[in-house]
Amino acid sequence: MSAVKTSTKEKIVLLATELIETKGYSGFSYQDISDRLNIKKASIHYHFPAKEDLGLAVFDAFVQGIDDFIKKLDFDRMSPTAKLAEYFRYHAEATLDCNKISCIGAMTSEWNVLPERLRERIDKFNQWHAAFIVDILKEGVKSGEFRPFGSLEEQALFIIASTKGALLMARERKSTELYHAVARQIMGCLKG
Amino acid sequence: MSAVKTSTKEKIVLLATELIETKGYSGFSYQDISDRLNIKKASIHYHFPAKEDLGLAVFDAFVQGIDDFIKKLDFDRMSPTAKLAEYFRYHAEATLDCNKISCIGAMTSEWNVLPERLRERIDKFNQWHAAFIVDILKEGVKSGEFRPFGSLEEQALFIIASTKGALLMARERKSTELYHAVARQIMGCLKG
DNA sequence: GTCTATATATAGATAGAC
DNA sequence: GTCTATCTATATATAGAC
Repeated sequence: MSAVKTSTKEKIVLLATELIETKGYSGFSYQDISDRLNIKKASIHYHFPAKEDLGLAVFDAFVQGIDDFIKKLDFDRMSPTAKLAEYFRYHAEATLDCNKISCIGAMTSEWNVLPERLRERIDKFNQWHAAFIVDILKEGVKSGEFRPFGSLEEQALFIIASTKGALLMARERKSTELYHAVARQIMGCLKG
Repeated sequence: MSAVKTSTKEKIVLLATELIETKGYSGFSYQDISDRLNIKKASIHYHFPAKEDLGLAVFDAFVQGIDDFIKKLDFDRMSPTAKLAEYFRYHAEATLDCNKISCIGAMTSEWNVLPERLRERIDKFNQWHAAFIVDILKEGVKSGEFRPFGSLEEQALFIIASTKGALLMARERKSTELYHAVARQIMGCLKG
């Protein structure tokens, strides 16, 4: 872990991510960032000319973060149950301060007002996301850890939907526990 | 069914509901309404001085709509399974044009940027909502129709979360079928 | 790369005529 | 109850100095 300085550009993306996860894409402004980083709005526009550019950078960093998370875990050697547990643990981080939902959940919530390029990238991610869960389920059914119900594709969408909804409700109720309760329920359904 | 004229005030609430369910509370403006109803912004302010007032009216109408829906069904005589099926059918209406989520889901998605009075009312509704589902579950477990897993309170939150997430994803994917698939999954979990 | 200054559009809201 | 006109605040964005 080398002591790498965080550039202004990186700081902007990190803060914008937090703002999107708390207030939403249309809910945050360059002024919010300007205030908290003590830089002027024009400086943000230097790094990200349009808000859309910043939105895309935030989303790309989010996807990269997931990639890193998976790589760090030595995912391939884990059991399907352990993989799903990590999936839930990953999302749990958003609920720690009871003020955030996931980046993808926030953006999905604002679907109809998002710039087209952002929607395209979200669509692409969602395809990957569903396939990722289907793979885990396939493996788990094969090993006898999971009980299949309906198609695995449907089951995957169900898990993703429940997780998104749980994050929304946990933020609203200011309850990390609510999120964990729902995660337990999902796991319970899979285990039959 | 008498031919009752829809007042301007009612038209505003109906359209605002649709706008919130498609674009979100912060995503819609008085101008949107002005354009589509061919009235001036000032006229909307006459009926609803502040946007918050309109938001509250929309939410109250939403709650009233649920009340009417339940009353119309003769809910008390229905089986727990039928009650839940109606619950899913009620939410399915939002997905028909693949462009909406529920009013409560939309508002929950924007939790941190909502006016305080609206949040209070949402909180109150959510308490009722969870208790409503718990009652159905209790009855279903008693009759042997449902399989309990964890506490009934947790199971209720799980159903609510899944439904909210399913609506979000159905809007994004423009797929009514996605919503129904998730609803089937939930029912499958309950039936064991 | 950051600043000051400014442009332009839109949002929420009010005053007062009709 | 609806209109015209106007106000104020804020949002996104650009020009050009340092």
